[in-house]
Amino acid sequence: MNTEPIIKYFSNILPLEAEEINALESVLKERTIKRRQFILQERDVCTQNTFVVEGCFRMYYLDVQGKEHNLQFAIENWWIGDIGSFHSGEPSKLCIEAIENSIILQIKKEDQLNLFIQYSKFNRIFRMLSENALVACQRRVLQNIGSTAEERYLDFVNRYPYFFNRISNVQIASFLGVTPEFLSTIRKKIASS
Amino acid sequence: MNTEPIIKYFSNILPLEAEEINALESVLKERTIKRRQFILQERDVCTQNTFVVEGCFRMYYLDVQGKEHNLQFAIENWWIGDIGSFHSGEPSKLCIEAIENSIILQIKKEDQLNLFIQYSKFNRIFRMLSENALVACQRRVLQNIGSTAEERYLDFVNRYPYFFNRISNVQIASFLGVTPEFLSTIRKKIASS
DNA sequence: ACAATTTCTTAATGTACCTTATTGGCTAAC
DNA sequence: GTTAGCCAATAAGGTACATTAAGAAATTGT
Repeated sequence: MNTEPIIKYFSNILPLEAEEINALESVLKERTIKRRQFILQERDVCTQNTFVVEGCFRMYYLDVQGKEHNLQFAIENWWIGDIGSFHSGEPSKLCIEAIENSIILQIKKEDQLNLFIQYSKFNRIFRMLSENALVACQRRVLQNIGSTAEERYLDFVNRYPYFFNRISNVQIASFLGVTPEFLSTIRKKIASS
Repeated sequence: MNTEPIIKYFSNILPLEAEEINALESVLKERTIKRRQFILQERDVCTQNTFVVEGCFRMYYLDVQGKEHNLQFAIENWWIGDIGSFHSGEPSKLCIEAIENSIILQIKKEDQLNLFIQYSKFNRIFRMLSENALVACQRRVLQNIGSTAEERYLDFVNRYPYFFNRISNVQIASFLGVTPEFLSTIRKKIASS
């Protein structure tokens, strides 16, 4: 099991003691996930927090009309999971699907809570992570209510160039909240200017 | 200084020891804020976290065209602040304005960090708070990319009936990401059905 | 109590974005 | 090598929402 990426990831936020590293490693489980495989299905409870070591995922909401709306992507060194279901224990309304063949590290809710209680550093780290995620989410809300699709696309390309090269336009369109057709006309307009 | 609401608020999440209550009270500052007064202006750094004891606020982004976009409202027992600026120490791009005459309790960044270090319970509480805020923010993103303005308005009214009665339609429209004129036609359509 | 603002509404016109349908290129399956 | 399926691109007609302007109603400050 290759835990180096996640230890490096945490250490960059707050340096870890050897004991904390051991405690962390003892609760991580490595899994190999193939393209198009799901690690969370609608109506299942999200009981694991997932760290992406290699590969790419998308988390989406399937609406009543059967349309998918991408809430989040995750590549190397990103976390992914339905936090709401994770904490409430209620069935998730989201799906998480691998876009590429991937390797992940997972930690169970119970183990994570124990980590928080025994080593408050993990509590601090995860507080900072969710605060950062909240800031990013708020920026996205402001973009959705205040910017055009073209502006959102340009910002997406600038902000996440590494996504841009790995994720199909269909998925990007779903993330931005437009149809693939309209994204296509946006791209054409940008290219010709 | 009336600290009862905030102590009750925390105790509902996790019971507090007398020592923790004392530590908390020692860093809180009460302020009276009049309607239309700002507790955060664009380009200022957000150095305080604000708990609303009484009254109502809105936090909004002022775009380059001079349009305001409401990111959040806050009434009794809500927190409000620009978390991004609070943590990065960089100037905020947001404004926080009182919609009603209000009473607030504020805590400085430094004091809050000390609380987190000395009493990990506060760290746990604030982690939970920001996780909950993140879940709500994600739901809002999904609504923005997947629902019509009418659906968003109906959900808003159901989810926040206490906002609905206190906040003008101009402000609600800005929160939903539509013009007041269009919100008016939505309301008319709903009323006549 | 009055004037000044702000708020809500209506309506005409314009634009951003959706829907549906068609095409061709690419990849994977047999 | 053919067949299917996925993805990108394009076009036409339709809908959701914005803009502008104007007037009525409600709140607010003094």
